[in-house]
Amino acid sequence: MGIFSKTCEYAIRAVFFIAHKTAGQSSRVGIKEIAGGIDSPEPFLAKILQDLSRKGIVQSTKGPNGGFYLDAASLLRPLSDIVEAVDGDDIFYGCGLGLKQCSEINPCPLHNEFKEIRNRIHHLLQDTKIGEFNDELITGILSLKK
Amino acid sequence: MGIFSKTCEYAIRAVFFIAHKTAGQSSRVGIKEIAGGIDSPEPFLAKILQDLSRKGIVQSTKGPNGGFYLDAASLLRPLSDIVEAVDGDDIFYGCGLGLKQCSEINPCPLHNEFKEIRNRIHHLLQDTKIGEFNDELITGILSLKK
DNA sequence: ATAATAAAGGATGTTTTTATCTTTTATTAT
DNA sequence: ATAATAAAAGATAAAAACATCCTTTATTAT
Ligand code: FES
Ligand code: FES
Repeated sequence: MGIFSKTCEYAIRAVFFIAHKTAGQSSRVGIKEIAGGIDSPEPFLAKILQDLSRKGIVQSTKGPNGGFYLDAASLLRPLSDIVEAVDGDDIFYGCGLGLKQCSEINPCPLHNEFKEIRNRIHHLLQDTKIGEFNDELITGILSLKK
Repeated sequence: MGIFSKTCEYAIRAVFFIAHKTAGQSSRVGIKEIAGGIDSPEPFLAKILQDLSRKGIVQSTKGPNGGFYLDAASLLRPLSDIVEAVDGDDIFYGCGLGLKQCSEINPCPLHNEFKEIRNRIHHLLQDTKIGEFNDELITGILSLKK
């Protein structure tokens, strides 16, 4: 297990993939191509995107030439929106040692250091936009698979 | 889910608890008291400590006046030893987006930022010793429960 | 209108994590 | 030696995460 659940890892990679494949042109990309592009189990990813679609984080249309895409507004959203939608906000606010409440007045031993790490993760995800890496993904400098 | 698995959260809290309860005197503390002291399910924690005991991270003796304790060497070990024993080293070396290999030459979009966060977590856990918070835990400034 | 396409929805299955319970073994005190 | 204690070991169970499959609905091209 890493920082995120597997579901969330797939979700982030999939959204990055959709972003760079459909930005600009009004094109769509299908579940098969996405799953192939990010090395994820296709039916499981379908469920994840179905959920993100319901929540308005990605857009989709059915039928021929249908598929997933991102509108201009979606491309500007921060990654934290995806993480919060999938894993919740525990990673941003929860106690690192699992106490029910992270508290300043009765903290766990790692509180001070953890708070900073947590905040750094939070800021990273808030400052990173979904469409931010499109160029590097198109040129292949960055990778979403293997 | 936070940064660590629930098992690992219990493990760290339990080891801190044993440390501050038994440091100095050659006393032992039983599973019941530990579970109560860190708000964890007793039989589950028993399994976790059994595992840590096999791995030499905590010490134990059976029978009357028996229980768990930490020898001088164990008190000086870094928290990273516990995390590695329970959750493995994915959190120290794994890709934040779940790629099979974190790589400098074909990195995921978040690699550069992630690497720093990961390293910070690693250093925190390497620099923090198991016995380091005993005083603050005894005085109650720091908390391991609720 | 009809057939083809692709996501949505719903039901189900598997694996891993989290948790409990019972029996055995080691240690101590009597 | 014997009884009492407390962890170790092993078997089992519940819940959550991860994953698949089948049917339905919306869209498009013919
Ligand atoms: S109390 Fe544990 S991180 Fe704040
Ligand atoms: S490749 Fe993803 S963190 Fe290094």
